[in-house]
Amino acid sequence: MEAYRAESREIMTIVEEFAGELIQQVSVDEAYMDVSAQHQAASADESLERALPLAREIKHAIRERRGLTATIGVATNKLLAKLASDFKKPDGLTLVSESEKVAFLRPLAVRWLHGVGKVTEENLRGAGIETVGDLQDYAGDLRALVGSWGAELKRFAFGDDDRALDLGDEVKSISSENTFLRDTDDRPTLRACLKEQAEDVAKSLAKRRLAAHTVQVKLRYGDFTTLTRQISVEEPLTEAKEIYRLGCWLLAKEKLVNRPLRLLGLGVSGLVEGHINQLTLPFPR
DNA sequence: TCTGGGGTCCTAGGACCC
DNA sequence: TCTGGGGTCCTAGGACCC
Repeated sequence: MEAYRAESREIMTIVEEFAGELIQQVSVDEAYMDVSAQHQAASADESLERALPLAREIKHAIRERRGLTATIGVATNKLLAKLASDFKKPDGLTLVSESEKVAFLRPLAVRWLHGVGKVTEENLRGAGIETVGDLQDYAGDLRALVGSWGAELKRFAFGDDDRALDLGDEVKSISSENTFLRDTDDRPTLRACLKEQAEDVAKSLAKRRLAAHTVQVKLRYGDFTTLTRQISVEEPLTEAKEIYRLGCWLLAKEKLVNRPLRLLGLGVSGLVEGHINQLTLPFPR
């Protein structure tokens, strides 16, 4: 995994060289870049056309310097750019123009849209909606099918997406989990596991100079039943020791380890800027 | 498909307060 | 002592993404 991350950094450096600062890295192998400022033209479609040479240069540079292929989608927003890049996968370069976006989307299955997973796909199918075109034509209220997300989903269906680039790398939670080779309720094993996870989490917090108000444990039993328990504390935590202790407490409180576990996880959220272990005032004499 | 790991966001229910 | 109604916070679970 570390090798992947290292390669990822190399490639992102190349991308930055060409695209500038406005880059949102989504995962090890995916990023959005906003190059609209460098390619302004009279119409949106013209601007997109102007960005094509840059996309080719980036692909070329990655191949030359890293020996890898890259797939790029060019469009006016994140939703369409992602769809465009998914459209032709190894070594692709696809442009979805503003004038053709609605027609481009029509034949696609709803599952292609960002945010539509298995459950939402089924819900939509129940209302006779299978393709993005069906979604465009649907006259009913989507909120009945997908809740508060209805309005945004409708906009997605027409290729409209105003989600901004998320440039900050602020995280909301940090966690670590392990699936056991064999389900276990052996206390020493579980304690050792939790302890290691607490150290991972604390290390990750320290790296980002963060502290956490909330500790959460996650358990999965042999039948895949999964549950979580969390506790919030007033004084933000940074130490592995404290995170471990609260994790143990959460497990013990309801005697959750009443049968063998398949998975055990430990995480923190409610993150705030970490304070560097300050001394408590007044100083003792 | 008998299911890995690390995340984000949304929803619903309950506790608590006024 | 029981009762309303509304707001906020916390917790737990689930859908989804990469």
